[in-house]
Amino acid sequence: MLYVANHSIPANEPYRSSKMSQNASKKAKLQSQAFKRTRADHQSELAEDYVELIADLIDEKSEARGNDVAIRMGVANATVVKMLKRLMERGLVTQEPYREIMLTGDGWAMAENGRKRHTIVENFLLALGVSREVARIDSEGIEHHVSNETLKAMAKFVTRQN
Amino acid sequence: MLYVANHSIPANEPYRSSKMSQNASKKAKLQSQAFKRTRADHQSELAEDYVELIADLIDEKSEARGNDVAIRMGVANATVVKMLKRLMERGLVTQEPYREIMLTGDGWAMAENGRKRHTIVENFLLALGVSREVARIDSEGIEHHVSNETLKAMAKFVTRQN
DNA sequence: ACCTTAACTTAGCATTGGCTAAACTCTTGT
DNA sequence: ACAAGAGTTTAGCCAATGCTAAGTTAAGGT
Repeated sequence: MLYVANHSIPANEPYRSSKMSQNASKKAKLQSQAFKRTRADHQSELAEDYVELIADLIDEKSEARGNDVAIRMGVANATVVKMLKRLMERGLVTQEPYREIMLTGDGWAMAENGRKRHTIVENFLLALGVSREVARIDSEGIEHHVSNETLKAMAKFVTRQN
Repeated sequence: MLYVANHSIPANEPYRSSKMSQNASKKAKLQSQAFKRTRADHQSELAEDYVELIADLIDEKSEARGNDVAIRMGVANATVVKMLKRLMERGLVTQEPYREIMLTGDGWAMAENGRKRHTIVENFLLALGVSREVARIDSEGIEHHVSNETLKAMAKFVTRQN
């Protein structure tokens, strides 16, 4: 359910108050666009983190249990249950009550994508000279806000470094 | 009101189930730490964006009105009002009903800090070869998830480039 | 086989950050 | 001077993401 503010300035109309220069209006439009992107990112971000983590657990331990997810996410068990319901609605995971969590095809695709991005960002930070510890933490936060173009630039940089 | 999950693994106790290797436990701890950081970042993030924007408006137009904030944030007027209340509680802004928005000392400090970070990240992306358009958008999202260490590395990179 | 315990679920609550609609205030133009 | 319109606020709604407490299920050790 995406809320869309009715403040977006129509592309065709001037929508310019007597006080507002055209430049200012343009600036407002561009900026609101960036903020909207950030808000939208936040919506998918958490889902991606959960899905990626579940994939990791399956690979590591051959199955993902809610409890492990809770511990790794640093979150209560009940929170995981609730989140899993939302992920099921989105068709990313499946789970029978009291059973292990499995990923759908879409889930695996999302996890793969996330892993790729994550790896690139983390390696990039390392190549930039950031410490292992900080690269790990920062990449987690940055990962979701990096466009494909920036990601490509980061990958290129890492390659050049070697 | 900060929720703290009761899952955090105490630093001193082993807290290791029979199945869980020490390595796995360590990994879980490190990872949950990163996710917690990201969640914590999100709490301050929006406040910072609003405060920074208000500072920009004051500098540009000599005063910041709620309506301008709404347009630039891409958000409804009512949302701004609600947010301003929270910012007032946090001692970042002041406002009399129906009057312009002003920043407190703390507010200005936060805005200044945000601007610095923002500038560094955006210039860094440009130096990395990312297009103007994308640098503008991505820096908005990345800005809040960059530690001081990474920020320093970015600044250094920009300098080296010139 | 069963009993304990760890894992899981349900229920109910809080906070944040959005929204619309309707009411109110301020400013500006005639 | 005041009416209209722009800007602001209030009220009430919703969804997401967290929590605790209490109940339920499943699994492992004796």
